[in-house]
Amino acid sequence: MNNKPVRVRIAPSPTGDAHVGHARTALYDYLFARQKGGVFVLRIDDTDTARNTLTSEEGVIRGLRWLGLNWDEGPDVGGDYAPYRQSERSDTYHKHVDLLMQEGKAYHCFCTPEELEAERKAQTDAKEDPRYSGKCRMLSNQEREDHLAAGRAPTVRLKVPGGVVGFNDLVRGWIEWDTNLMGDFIILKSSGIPVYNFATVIDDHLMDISHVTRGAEHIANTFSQILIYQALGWELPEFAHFSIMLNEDRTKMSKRKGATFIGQYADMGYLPEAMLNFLAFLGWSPGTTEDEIYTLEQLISEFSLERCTSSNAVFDIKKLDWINAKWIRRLAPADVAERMVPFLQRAGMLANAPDMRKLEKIAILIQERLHRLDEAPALCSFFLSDPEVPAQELSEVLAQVDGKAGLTEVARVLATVDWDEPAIEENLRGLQKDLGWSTKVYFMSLRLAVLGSKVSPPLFGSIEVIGRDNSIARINRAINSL
RNA sequence: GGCCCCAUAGUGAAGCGGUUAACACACCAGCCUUUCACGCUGGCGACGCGGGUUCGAAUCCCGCUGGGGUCACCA
Repeated sequence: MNNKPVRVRIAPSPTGDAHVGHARTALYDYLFARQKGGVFVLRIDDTDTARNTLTSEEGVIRGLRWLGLNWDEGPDVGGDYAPYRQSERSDTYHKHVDLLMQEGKAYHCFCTPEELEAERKAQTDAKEDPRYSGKCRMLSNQEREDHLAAGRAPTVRLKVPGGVVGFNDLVRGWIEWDTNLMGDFIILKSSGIPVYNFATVIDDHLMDISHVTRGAEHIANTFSQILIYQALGWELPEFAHFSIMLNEDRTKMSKRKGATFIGQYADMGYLPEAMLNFLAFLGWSPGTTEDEIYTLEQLISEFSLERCTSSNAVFDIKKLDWINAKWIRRLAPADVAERMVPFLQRAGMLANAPDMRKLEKIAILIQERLHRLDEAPALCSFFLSDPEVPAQELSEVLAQVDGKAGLTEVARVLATVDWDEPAIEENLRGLQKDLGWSTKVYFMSLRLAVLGSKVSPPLFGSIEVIGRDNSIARINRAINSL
């Protein structure tokens, strides 16, 4: 472990929305940085000019912001190490490429993609490991001049010295690799843009990143990167590679199989608090706990790289649902009401200026039956508009009693009762006694008449929210259906 | 295919040489209850296989099997 101040970074490439894998890595970075009093930086690794778009950078940022993981430095907030977009740092990369060239640690390669492809194919056919032969390493000055004069744009390759390189991964321990197995690799594309592995090393070093943390798919890259650190004579940062998140069928998470972008989870009605909580426990554990509902603050104080798991983890959406439901129940009703608004509006159930007072009352009633916010429209519908009268079910429930007479009494009671839940309950229960109906028949018929369903939130509170006139009107409609 | 990583119930995950192998989600049952939900109680269910090492292996070593990752002028 080094003693440098903690600086960690999340370095997404802006080739899409924010992936849940990125989100978890970002979360772990954030927790680690906050716990150590360090700095969390966002860097955009946009060296793939063919795939990058500005809108996808915005998508990544939006996703991470939604989660509430705020970075201290980044392209949108600035910082002492700016710029934070690799596409804006090419001078820096070129300077280091030139240095390596001057020291004879890197060289121009004029092989075309076609030649390289052919070379690879020949090697594969011969059952050899495909790797660059290093033939441009031997080019004479004259040959090099000729190629340049002919207008061929070279790539730059690093001379791989060979031998075993290794590093101590903070979550998996010592890992090593025989670099004789890899050929000289490209650090600068013929377009003049550095390759990911190169730009990453330069930036991580220059930005004083103390801990390089990322998904396990980067383990193989680490060896190439170490070679670059060594060629430049730089000290290595700490490395930590987190497990990979898998689909239920144990394949890597992909768009094809369920949601992979955090924007999709937002749209499905998951809370950022729940998402963070869930992600934290997917690949990390505090040890023994019976209660896995953790706030960000709790996570910050308990997180540790040492307790991160090295085996891959299946993304279990059922558990996410449970955590989400727990979090919804934790919120203040007014907060739930706020968060339901976009979902209700999307369902066309709300005016532009919603009655928040009423929504809050509804929230109190449905809060503990909500697993995701996108279930709100279904659970709210009978509060916001009149349901169909379930005539068939109603008459079945009332088969043994005089339904018309009874419901008429109900309407009469409701017409005069003080309009609050306790009073409604008291008077309605009193009427049940007078009527002599069984509890089941009485409440079920009321539920059907006023709410239009056998399944609903608590009856008296619901009646209160629906209002006197409306409740009576619904009962009258029910009577008429009999 | 080469190399690397990983391997405890369906899922997440404790465990670091001696435990009746935790806990959480899911599932099942019961309780609570005017429905649903919440909550509570209980239950089902695991150390991939084979060799070692050891008085003693889920724990250490080796092999196998399985899964994943990676072998680009992608990141």
